[in-house]
Amino acid sequence: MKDVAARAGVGLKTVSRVVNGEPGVTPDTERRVQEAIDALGFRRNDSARVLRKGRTSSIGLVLEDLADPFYGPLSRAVEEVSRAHGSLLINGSSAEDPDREQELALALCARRVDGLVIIPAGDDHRYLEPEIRAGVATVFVDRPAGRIDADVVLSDSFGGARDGVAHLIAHGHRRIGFIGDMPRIHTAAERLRGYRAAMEDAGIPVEETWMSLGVTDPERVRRAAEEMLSGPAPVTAVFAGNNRVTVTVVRVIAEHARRVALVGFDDFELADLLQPGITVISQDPAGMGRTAAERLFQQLDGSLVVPERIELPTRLIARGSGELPPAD
Amino acid sequence: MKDVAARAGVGLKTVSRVVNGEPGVTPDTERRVQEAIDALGFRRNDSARVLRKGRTSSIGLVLEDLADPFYGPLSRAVEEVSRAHGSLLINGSSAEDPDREQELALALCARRVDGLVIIPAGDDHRYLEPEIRAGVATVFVDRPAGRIDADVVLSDSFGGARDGVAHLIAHGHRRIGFIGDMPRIHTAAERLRGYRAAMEDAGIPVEETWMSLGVTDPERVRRAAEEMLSGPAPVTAVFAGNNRVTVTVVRVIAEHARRVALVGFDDFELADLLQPGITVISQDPAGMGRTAAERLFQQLDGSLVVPERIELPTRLIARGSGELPPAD
DNA sequence: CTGAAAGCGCTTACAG
DNA sequence: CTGAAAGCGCTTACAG
Repeated sequence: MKDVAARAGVGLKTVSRVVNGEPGVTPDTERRVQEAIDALGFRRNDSARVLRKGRTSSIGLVLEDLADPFYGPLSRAVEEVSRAHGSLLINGSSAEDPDREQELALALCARRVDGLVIIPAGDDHRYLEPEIRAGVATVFVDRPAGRIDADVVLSDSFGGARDGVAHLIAHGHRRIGFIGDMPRIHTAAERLRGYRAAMEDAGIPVEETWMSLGVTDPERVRRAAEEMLSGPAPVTAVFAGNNRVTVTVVRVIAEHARRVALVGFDDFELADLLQPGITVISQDPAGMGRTAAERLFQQLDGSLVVPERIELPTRLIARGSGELPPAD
Repeated sequence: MKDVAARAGVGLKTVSRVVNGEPGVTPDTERRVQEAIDALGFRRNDSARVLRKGRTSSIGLVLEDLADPFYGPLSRAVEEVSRAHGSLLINGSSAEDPDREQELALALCARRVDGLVIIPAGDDHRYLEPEIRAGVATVFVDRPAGRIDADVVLSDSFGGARDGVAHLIAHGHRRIGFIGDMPRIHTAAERLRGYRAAMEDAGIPVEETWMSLGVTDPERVRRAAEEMLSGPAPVTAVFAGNNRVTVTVVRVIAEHARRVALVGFDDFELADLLQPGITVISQDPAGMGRTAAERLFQQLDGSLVVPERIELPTRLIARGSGELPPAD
């Protein structure tokens, strides 16, 4: 910038004005500065700008896995809102590891992102308190924050699971299995609670062997499903706690001779093309991302004061697999 | 930092040493500094650090659509390599718009990312020349750079498409349709070339009505597929140019009475569970992302000199839909 | 309409 | 082992 000023024969401030399109420069001066910029291949260094201005015009997104299709529409929605506000998106995956979540979130804060959208892996977010106090806007999505008071945007996991299980009960099932994620994950716990509520509402006592919680990798889910589907009194229907579980259960059922009903939490592409189509409880990941990002920028505007908990409704989409009658 | 130094009764440099874990500080001094840091809630400002050091330890990823499942594993692979090198990932979508690609890439450069991984939307990247000259490492993925010499990591689109079409020919088809993306997209053009090559190798003259190129939104693809499948001499097989096309074609075929063979470029989840399973030409998106990111960091090391073009092989996975005989 | 001075919060190079 | 000075590349506040 100094070189540009020297070459154009003007002061530093004038170059700054031209670069930022500020008014108050004669067309002639502007032309001279522009020529110097082009000749020298000058590119403004935003780091210096940030240092002076305070705002970085960037926000951070911490999610669980960049490659999980559930987070695709969510990330895109956050990106779109961010773009509309002139901000860039920095993101990374926690891989469901609380330490890695913290490391990432703090690294983003050290870069002075203006705000943070977090899909939390851990359940203690007090490490963010100094950052929030220092003015970093923060919104949690999909799961609530732990031990701090913060904005959070959730799906109605409890209600969705209850509706899905009630749907199976309405179609005649009584022995219904539940396969979900690790119980320390809020959504997994809520969906299990929904399952229990629906069973209790129908007066069906739940057997321990009908419930399986744990990591949702294919091997474990497959084992869990096969156990529930064997023995003297196998389940006649399964409620799958998320999209990854559903896909694995579909595979297991396809290999089975007996018909098994299935309702899965989360919609997924091609669910309607399988035979039968898969009945799901669908969430609105794009809506969650949009809502979260909008709240983030409202916090940044200063128009938001009290942290809120926003819960988006779920919707049951019947496609066949959830309407199968019990095999026996 | 000044406040911390004052409170601990030490110089600025000593605080800097403690914050960065540099050697040469007595345990006692270190403790005093640490106490001052905690008491004041000090958080280092990386913007200032960047300004001095030159490197930002962040890289940019410009892709087409954050929500496209094809880019999920690619993004994750880039993130993993980036993380292994201590860098953060900033990313955004071009939405297949060359102007938006340029805007994003230049915004990332203004933030002084150390390097850029780009899935290009445009075909003229001369706008990056000053940045590359200034030391920004650059690798293109999935499609080559336009009008500049740069590292690029591709799949063998030509060979993959040729193999897929040859597979259909080997199963008795002669009237084979091709539905692909806009011809200005390199991969789309290459796949069409592969289609033509396979047909020519088999001595089958191609009719204009068998080929349809354009945006791959469901409406257009559906219309194209329906046209090819109707009339007096409909195609008996379709080669789909990418995952989005394949999914739509699967839907159209499912509504048709006549059997239609199908091979799609790109593998996708559940392709094996459809009936019949979908035969695909599979790429290795994670491998592409990893290779690209590794080359980026090699450029940053200075261990790379000449831009290279790396082509990863594709693989045909037969699952049923590509082995159906012609309906007539 | 234009510019000189001070400062954002760090690190580098140097001296003690 | 420790620190004072200079500087990274901008913007802010002010004066002319």
